[in-house]
Amino acid sequence: MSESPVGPILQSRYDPSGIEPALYRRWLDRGAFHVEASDAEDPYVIAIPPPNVTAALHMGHGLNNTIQDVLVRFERMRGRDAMWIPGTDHAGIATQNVVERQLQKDGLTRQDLGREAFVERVWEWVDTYGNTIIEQLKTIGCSCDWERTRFTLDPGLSRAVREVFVLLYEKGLIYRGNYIINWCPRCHTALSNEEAEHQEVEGRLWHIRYPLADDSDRWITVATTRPETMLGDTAVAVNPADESNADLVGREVELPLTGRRLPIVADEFVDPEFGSGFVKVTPAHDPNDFEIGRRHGLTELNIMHGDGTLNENAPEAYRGLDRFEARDRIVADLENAGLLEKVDRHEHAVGHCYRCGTIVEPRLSLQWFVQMKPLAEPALAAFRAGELRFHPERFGATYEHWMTSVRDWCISRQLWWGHRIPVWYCRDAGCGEIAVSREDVDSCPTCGGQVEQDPDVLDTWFSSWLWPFSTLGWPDETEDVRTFYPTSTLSTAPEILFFWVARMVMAGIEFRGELPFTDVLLHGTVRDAQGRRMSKSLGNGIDPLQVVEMFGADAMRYTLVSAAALGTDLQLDHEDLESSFRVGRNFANKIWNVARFALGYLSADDVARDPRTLELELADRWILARLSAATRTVTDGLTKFRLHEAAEAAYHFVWSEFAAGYVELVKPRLRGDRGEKSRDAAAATLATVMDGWLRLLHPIMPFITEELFCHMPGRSSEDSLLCGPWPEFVPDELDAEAESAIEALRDVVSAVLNLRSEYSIDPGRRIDLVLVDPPPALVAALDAESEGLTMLARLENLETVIASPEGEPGAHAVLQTGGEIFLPLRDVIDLDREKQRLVAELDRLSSLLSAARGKLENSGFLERAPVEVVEREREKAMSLEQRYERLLEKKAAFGLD
RNA sequence: GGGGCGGUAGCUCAGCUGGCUAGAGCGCUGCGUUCACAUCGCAGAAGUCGGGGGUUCAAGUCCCUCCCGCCCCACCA
Repeated sequence: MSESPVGPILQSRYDPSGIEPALYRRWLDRGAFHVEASDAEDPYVIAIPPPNVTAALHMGHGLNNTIQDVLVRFERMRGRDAMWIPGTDHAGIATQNVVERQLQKDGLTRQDLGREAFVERVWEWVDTYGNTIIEQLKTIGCSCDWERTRFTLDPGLSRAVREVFVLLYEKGLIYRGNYIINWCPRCHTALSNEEAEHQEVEGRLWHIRYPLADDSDRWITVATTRPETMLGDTAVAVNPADESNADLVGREVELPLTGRRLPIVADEFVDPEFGSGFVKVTPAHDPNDFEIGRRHGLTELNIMHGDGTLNENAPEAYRGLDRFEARDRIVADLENAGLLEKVDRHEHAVGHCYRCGTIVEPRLSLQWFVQMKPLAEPALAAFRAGELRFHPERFGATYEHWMTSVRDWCISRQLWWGHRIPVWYCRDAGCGEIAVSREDVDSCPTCGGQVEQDPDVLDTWFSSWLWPFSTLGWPDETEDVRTFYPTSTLSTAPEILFFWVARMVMAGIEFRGELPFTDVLLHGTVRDAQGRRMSKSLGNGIDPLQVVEMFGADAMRYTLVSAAALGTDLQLDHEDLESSFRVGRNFANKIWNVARFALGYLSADDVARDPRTLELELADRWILARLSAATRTVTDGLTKFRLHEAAEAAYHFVWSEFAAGYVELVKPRLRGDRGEKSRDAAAATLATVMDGWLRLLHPIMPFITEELFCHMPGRSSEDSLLCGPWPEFVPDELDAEAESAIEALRDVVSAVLNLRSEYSIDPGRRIDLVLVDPPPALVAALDAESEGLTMLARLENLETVIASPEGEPGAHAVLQTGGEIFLPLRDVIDLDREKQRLVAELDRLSSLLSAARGKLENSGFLERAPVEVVEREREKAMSLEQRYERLLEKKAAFGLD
């Protein structure tokens, strides 16, 4: 595509809609985001948290990816080889669910299609819709290295998954066994502990009588929150220290509704103080009971099908009933039999499937597990050694807690969409070989007989935890892996700290011997105006694409970054996008217009010249110094992941100091009112400072800054600030003299405008100003900028005197930066009004003054506070005192006592 | 049950290691449009920094305690 010449920028309203897509295309055409390993000397790498392939961009993505883009662009401008690797996650359950729902519309199930056809169908879906979110990321400006886009089910990543499975198996860290796992009866699969979300639920505690087998007049009472599981009871337990019930141990009860006999066993687990002191033991449906069962060699009786209906192990009357129907039926039957002693209300936390919200069923099941302790130990050690840093820091504690109490990870899923478990079983029961292999296995390696692959797939996170290196070609020792691993920063939402972040650390250390990243940035949650999480079901989400369309990507990015202070949530109003994103939109418009103004006065020479080689005036020195200060603040903020501070500093500099301050001051000079030399200095300064803040803002607002950068005379669309350089902070460029002079000048302007407003002086009217006893900084400013003052304060005459004119009616103000101003306005000054003003101001000063004096009279303060602090306090007191005295004189002089 | 976070202007929030007269944006009030921008400008009002106690020369900031929200983790049935 041909580079279009840069056109004029005429419109006073910034319209990003044409600019942003064109620029993005230009960047892509230049391959500006691609980094070759061979060229990367100082890589800065971010691996994107791969969004689910089913996902459409929401504000959470908008925020997270803006943050990453800001960091990547910043480091790219700083001269590093910044590489941001993008991609998507196959999201086992979520994606399978989407396609199953689609089938459902045609009245079909995945079983109707069969495994192979179903998986093919999912691939079709992925091929059609899977790129959606990738394209959306481009719209918001993400500078990912798209040539490296990966998918967790790509052949390469699949190979990594297999490699890891085999390695862990060979190391004895992967095992298969029958344990209680969290089962989702809707998704028909096992879940990990992390995938079961616990929510407080108001439930019931049913107290049920189990009669003694040999004495039906006696019974013991057990309490349960899940009465239907009684059908799977195989014992009743009591605490061995519970003396009142000691005689019962070894005897039997008859399980109601079934007639089965259950032994009474003694087990430490039972808390004699809770409930009745007896626990029904259901080893196949409760983790504690499972443990008790193993200790006592109890039968493990699974009473449910995968869909949560009761199976053949339940009495006939209940078979086929859903677990909750069965619960109601059983409770009713117990009541009829007179065995229901009482029902209490009971608050408890119940696990829900993180994908579909169904109540999870703890269920005995044959699954594959990863033993986590050996992986967690080095991951914990690395954190404790300070090699892994969280921002905000507090998440370190959360990480530490999880790592120390981590349980084994159930990795098999009874799904069809995902990485197939690389395990083959020999069909010959006599042989019993289990082959775990990197390559597909066709026949039994031991007996040569037929084999069958494990039907299950792996937890999605079993591929995600390898993301920082599987995306780079591992297990091959590629140049990419060597160059780009470890990555630098990981930015993500706190929700997936355990799912993903913690596991990536473990995998990184285990398989690459090195942490996958050094800094983890956990951003806040995007909420609506009422503070609720944004969610599909509440319909309170905001579509980032709509925001981009309405206000532009830059406006959205600026708004998000400035609203997201480190570690805090941010609120946006989905019903009023205009008010939510106004800040960013207005800022973009301000940038556009101040640039439009500047460009109207600049020539290519101005842009090319270094202002420091010219005869600079005070205002020029001032704004250059302020740019340096802003450079320091912005750089600091970005370096410390305090993005909102960087955003705010840049905003303030551009708006208040550059546009409202400098530009207003130099307008006459730019028009040539003070001669060629002065104009040149102003123009060169204007260009340099503008160039500087365009750079400072580029990571946050890449489009508008690039556009304006290319519009600067002497530049074209061939130019770009993508690769910097980033402005460097040079302490010598600060200029205390110029800064205090201009500050004094701005103080005068404010004070005059204040009085004008107080006395409702017609804005068009030019008035006289008398400056009384101006301090040196102000004198310096007046030498250079008296015209500026005259213009900004809208003055007729400006007079400087040593002593205040006596007896003349007018308005007074004492300046904070020293000196006083006097407006001789006999026609509008009302003596009473003036008196009120003076008295109010005197009051204010007097209380400040006595506070300062109080400190200085305090010997403890003088002795213990650092010298600078005391000195500062002294200066403050002196200045307050002077101002106070001056005001008092005014009051006296006017007979205003 | 364990751990964490938050309570600062009407609203949303900054205020990092204690130290200038506690800030910003929005909103509000008043005034203002030839001359980059009304998606603008100027000026202004508005805060017992959740309550109480303590440490300190000095506390929004550190400690204790209480109150009010929120979040995470947890196998007491």
